[in-house]
Amino acid sequence: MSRAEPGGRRHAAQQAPELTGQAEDYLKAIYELEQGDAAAGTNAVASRLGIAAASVSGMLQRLARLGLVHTERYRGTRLTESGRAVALQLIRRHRIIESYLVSRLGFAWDDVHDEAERLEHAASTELIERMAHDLGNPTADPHGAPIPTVEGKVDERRFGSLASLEVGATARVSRMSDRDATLLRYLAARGIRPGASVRVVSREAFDGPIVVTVDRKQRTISPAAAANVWVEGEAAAVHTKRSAGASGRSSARRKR
Amino acid sequence: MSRAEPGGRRHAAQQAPELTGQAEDYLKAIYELEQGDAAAGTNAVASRLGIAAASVSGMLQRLARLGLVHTERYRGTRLTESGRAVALQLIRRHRIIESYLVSRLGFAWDDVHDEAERLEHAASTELIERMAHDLGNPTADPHGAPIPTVEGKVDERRFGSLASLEVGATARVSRMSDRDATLLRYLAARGIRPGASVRVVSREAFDGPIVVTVDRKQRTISPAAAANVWVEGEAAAVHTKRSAGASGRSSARRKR
DNA sequence: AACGTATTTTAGTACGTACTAACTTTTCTG
DNA sequence: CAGAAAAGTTAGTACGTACTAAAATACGTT
Repeated sequence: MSRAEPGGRRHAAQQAPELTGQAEDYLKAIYELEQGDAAAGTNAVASRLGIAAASVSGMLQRLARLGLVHTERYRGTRLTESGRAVALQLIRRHRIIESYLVSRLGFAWDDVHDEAERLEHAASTELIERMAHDLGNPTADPHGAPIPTVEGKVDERRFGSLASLEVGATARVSRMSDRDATLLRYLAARGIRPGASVRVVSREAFDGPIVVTVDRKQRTISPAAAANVWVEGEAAAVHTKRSAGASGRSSARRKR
Repeated sequence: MSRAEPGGRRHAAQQAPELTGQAEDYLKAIYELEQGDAAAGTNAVASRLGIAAASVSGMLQRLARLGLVHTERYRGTRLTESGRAVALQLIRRHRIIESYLVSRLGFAWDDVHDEAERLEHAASTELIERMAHDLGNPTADPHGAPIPTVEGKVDERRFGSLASLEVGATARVSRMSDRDATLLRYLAARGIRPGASVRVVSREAFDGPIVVTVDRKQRTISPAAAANVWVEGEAAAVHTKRSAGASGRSSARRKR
């Protein structure tokens, strides 16, 4: 969108920095890429947003000027408190919109991500809160992702992925990535949805298919798909395998 | 919004010109300003959009290049067939969104215009059609404005304004401008809403207040407000008074 | 027809955002 | 530790969109 919005003069009001939609997207991407102590890398941000790394460098400087991120040259970027607040509100919007579209307008759960991605920048706080209220203030979206509160609190527990469960382990599906509709349909076809109970029956060598029991039915799942499913439960073993930033190969270059 | 969207290369596909939100706004403004044979003037477009006339000149050239408008230098602008189609779809979106917000999310009718103004650019066709379906495919929005169909048909009858009714005349309120919340509250407070039945009891000289009976109760209305209320009915006399373009002094310069 | 006013366009500038190409810094690996 | 690969930055450009100031055109009036 961006109306020109003459970058310079912004009323020094505490909050309300009048961000463009793009800027918000950067903040959200950084939020999702930062983990614990690791700052978000420029390339990771670029590939998540589907734009060139050089473009990201530029925007990060702007965001730094606005006090929304801290950047250490060549070293990575992390959100400041106020950047984090913006990101969390955007995520709140996104997840409430997804929930609303599924519950009230009959959208399929694999079909709401893109819609929410656009609406989250256009919806007013009033609209979001009305939707939330109408839904009974849900705490998780249709993919199991926790919804930040108005005050910016969110459940930040990290779960292990289904791909890293040991053979024999049992767990409950907590959430899954919502960024790829094909993946969601693949998972739905196998009964994998938030709340489902899974048990790993066997795994093939060389990253072969994983055989699991899902709510008592036996199913085969590719490790790539399983890597995007997070589970919690008794025996969620860890074997992390550093796949940071690689969840969902969404480096699909923007349309152009 | 505008992602850069490198203006040049657009797949020559029949439709789907991938317009920016701003461009859509121009088309809508031109649609609303054109009447019959009169082309929309640059200044009128500028003041409706709250931007400088010079900026409009530039954009109109771009829209002309895209085949969405015809411009005759120094003479005015009108939509081409495809520009008109875009405008009508945008208006459909706007009015369905307004209807939905009022009927399903409890918004006040004077509070939906700005929200719709933003959402109309972000909502997918699928979302709009789901909303429309959920509402039972309404044909008018909460302010009485007709909703264009998916095929781009719309009731284009022009009604006389309440301000131009003769003393003694009776009419039914058909619609009113939705662009000014204060106006809408003013009208609502006087019982003026689509479908209400009005009779002009008397009018003061020098553009003084108009006394009307609204659904049997007697009320006073300022001529400026009455000019933004359109009525149909037996004795809707004409006395047109050329107020074209002046409905709602919305030249409020954009926030900056 | 001539003048003044209103309308519209051009010229020049700014900013957000993106791109490619070339360069720099960091990190990995032999 | 040296060289290569990976990651990140700068430089230069483009485009959409807006602005102000100045010039051009149209129109209404005497």
